[in-house]
Amino acid sequence: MNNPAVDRKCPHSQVSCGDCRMNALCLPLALQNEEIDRLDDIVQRGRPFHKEDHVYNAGVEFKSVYAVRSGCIKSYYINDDGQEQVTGFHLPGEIFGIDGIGHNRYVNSAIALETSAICEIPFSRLEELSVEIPSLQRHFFQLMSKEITSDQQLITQLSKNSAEERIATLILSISSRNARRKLSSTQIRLPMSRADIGNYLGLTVETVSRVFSRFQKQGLLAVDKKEIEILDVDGLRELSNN
Amino acid sequence: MNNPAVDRKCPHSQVSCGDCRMNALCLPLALQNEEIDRLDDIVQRGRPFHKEDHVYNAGVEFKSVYAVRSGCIKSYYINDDGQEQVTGFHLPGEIFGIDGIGHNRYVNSAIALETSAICEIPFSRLEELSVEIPSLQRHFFQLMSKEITSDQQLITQLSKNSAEERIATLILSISSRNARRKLSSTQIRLPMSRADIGNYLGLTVETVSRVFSRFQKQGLLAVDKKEIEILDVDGLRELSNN
DNA sequence: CGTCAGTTTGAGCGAGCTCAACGTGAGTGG
DNA sequence: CCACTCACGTTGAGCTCGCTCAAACTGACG
Repeated sequence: MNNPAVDRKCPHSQVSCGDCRMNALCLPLALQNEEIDRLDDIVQRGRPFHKEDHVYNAGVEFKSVYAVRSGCIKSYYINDDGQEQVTGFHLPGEIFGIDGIGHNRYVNSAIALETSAICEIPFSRLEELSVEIPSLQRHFFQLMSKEITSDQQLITQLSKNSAEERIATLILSISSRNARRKLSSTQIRLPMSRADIGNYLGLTVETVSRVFSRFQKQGLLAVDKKEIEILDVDGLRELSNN
Repeated sequence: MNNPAVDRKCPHSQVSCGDCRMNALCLPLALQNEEIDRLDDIVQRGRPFHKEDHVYNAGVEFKSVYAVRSGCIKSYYINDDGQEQVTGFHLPGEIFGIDGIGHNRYVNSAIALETSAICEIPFSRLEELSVEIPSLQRHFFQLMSKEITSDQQLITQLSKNSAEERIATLILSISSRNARRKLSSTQIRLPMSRADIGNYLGLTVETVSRVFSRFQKQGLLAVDKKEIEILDVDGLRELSNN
C-alpha cells in the first residue's frame, strides 16, 4: 500500500472536521454544516507522525494536501548544490503540500519536527468537491494566494532586512499564529532547531544564536532553549517593521 | 468608470484567445475549442499600457487577473519602511495579479516597464467558468502552485547564492522565457533597469553593475546597455547551478 | 559516565554595502 | 543646433554585517 495515511489508519483518532478545534483556521471556513460533512468524508486521519517522520518526499506523485492538527511540520527541499533549503514551518490549523499541484509532484519534502497529527485531503476529491461547492473553490484559491504573498514577504525579508529584523519577524509571526489558536502570544515554544531557523531565514546557526543572546541582553526576550518569552513586544515589533 | 481595461477599450485590438500567439503559454492550455471561445468571451482587451502606466495599484479591490500579450510588467509593493520591493517581472504569455485573490485586494502594484498589451480576465467570471470547466480550474490551481514554487526558488537564491549566482540565474531565466516564445535565447533585451534587477535580487545597483562588467570581462556576456548577448551559456549555467 | 547533536561564544575575514565621483545619452528649451 | 538637465549606469575606496573556522558548553540518551 502506498498511501501513507491509510498505512497509518488508527481507529482511535476519529475526530471530524466539525468537531476539530482547528476548523476555524483550516479548510471548512465559510462552509455550511452539510458541506463540512461532505468535506469530512474525504479527509483521512491517520496515526500521528513522530519526530523525523516524513509526510511526503520531494519528487513523489502529488495526491493530497495536508492540514496540521497538532505538532509542527517543516517543508524543505534539497537544491542542486545538495544543500537543504527550508521553505516553511506549518503549525496547527495550517495547510501544506500545495506546492505539489503545479507539477503533479511534491517539490518540497515535509517532515515532522515533533509528534504531529495530520489530516490528509486527497486533492482529486477536493477538486471535485470544489466544483460542487464554489465557496470551497474560492477558499482554496485564497489559501494559495496567501501562500504566495507570504512567500513574497519572506523574499522582502531576505533581500532587505538584517539578521535581527528577520528573527524578530519570525518570532512575532509564531507568536501571532499562537494567538490565533488561543495560545499565549508571549510564552512560545519554538519547535524547530536554531539550524532550521537559520536555514529558513538565510542565516547561519551562529548568527541566529548570537541574535537570540543579544535580544536577551537587551531585555526583549527571555530565552531558555526552545522556550522563549517575549518581554517587550513593542521593541520587537519596532525592529521587525510590522 | 473605474475599470481600467474598459476605459482603455480600443476597437483595433481585437485578437481572440484562439488566434493569440501566446495561447500555448497562457490560460487556455488543455482546453477544447469550444471552451476557448467561452474563455475568450470573458477576456477583455484594451488599448496598450505605456511605460510607467499602472495596470493596478496595491490596495485596490481585486477584480481581475491579467495576461501579458506583449511588453513587460513589473510587480512591486511598498513595504512598511516605505521601500519598494520588486516581486516579479512578467513577460508575454505570463499571468499576473493572482496575489490579489487572497485578500480581495491587490497586494502588489503592477506597472508597465515599456509599452505593453494586456488581457484582463475578470476573476468572478473565471471562477464561474472554472466550475463548469474542471480542466480550467486545474490549470489555474497549477498556475498558482507554480508561482509558489518559483517564489520559493527566489527565496533560495536570496538566502544561499552570491550576487554572481543570482544574476546568472536571472539572465538564464529570461533567456529560457524568450526561448518559450520562439525568440533568441542568446540575444536578450532586459526591459528592466539595473535598479529593478538589484531590487528584485536583493542587491544594490552598484553590485549589479559590477557583476555585469565582470561577466563581460570573463567573456560570459556582451553587454550593451539593456541589450545583452550570452556568449557562454555553459559558463553561466555553471555559475547559476541550473 | 561517555557520546553526540545542538547551541553558544570568540576571533578574524570578505562579499557586498555605502558614499562619492564621473560618464552617458535622451529629452528640453533657448 | 547647442547647452543644460536629469535619470541611469559605471567605477573606485573604505567599511560593516554576517560568514567561516574553532573551541567550549549543555543536556539527552545509551
